[in-house]
Amino acid sequence: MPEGHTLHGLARDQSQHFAGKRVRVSSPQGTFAAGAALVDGRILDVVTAHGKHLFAAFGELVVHVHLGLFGKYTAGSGEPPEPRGALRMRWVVDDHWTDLRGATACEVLTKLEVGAIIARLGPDPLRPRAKGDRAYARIARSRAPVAGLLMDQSVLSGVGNVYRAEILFRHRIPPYLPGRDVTEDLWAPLWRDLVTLMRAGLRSGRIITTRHLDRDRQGGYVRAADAHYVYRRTGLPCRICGTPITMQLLAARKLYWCPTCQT
DNA sequence: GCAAAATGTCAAG
DNA sequence: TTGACCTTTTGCA
Repeated sequence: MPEGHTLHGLARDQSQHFAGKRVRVSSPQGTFAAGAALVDGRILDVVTAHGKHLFAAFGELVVHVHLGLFGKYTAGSGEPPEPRGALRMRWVVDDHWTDLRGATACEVLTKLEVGAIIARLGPDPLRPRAKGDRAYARIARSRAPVAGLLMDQSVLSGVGNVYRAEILFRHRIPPYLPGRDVTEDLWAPLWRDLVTLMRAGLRSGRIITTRHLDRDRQGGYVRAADAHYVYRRTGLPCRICGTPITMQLLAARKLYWCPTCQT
């Protein structure tokens, strides 16, 4: 269940354990068998993430993975476990393995095709030197609610349902504010905050947006119930003003906000 | 045993 | 705007 920080973490970890090695690639479930055969036994160069997309380069061929809503990797050292369930793709090297299940996309592409995917993505707060200006240009031109624009991967990439709800709360922005009414003074700190929050998420592997963020950064334990301001807190009191948190569907996704703080 | 939910995207109408 | 799709886990009979 991934937002951008999850994918960047996977790229980092998979590069660490598999890059520079000949990887045995298989598809016990079978639906990726043809693709697996194309790269099986090749040397992995590197794994990179752009937004919520993962790219594993084996020379000119690239395994593209998008986890979607349900996709999940498991991984470990030593001998891989007996394949269970719908195991789409398995990587094995001498001392490590990783398994992929439930992904929306798992396919072999050329570098040209990868370039086309990346070209369609807005700036990713987790990529070095990413510029939020390009995202703002799109937002400032749109009548659509800012909450929807933040989830549009062609506007900016990597932000999902948790980060969008939390970032809007942290900046006290009403979710239905039209993009064109988002001022530059509103946008600049929001983008900087996204970079900060998502980097923290990459480090700890979880999304923490409340004042407990500092404790998490110092290695302290933060309860799941304390990690968010509004996400999945429908009916619970706002941590700032006590008003019950509201939930409404927007484009078939659950949108959470505080009707008092975010006006 | 079965329904519902979960940090997502695409295409049809 | 709606439905389809990917899979596992959780909660309630």
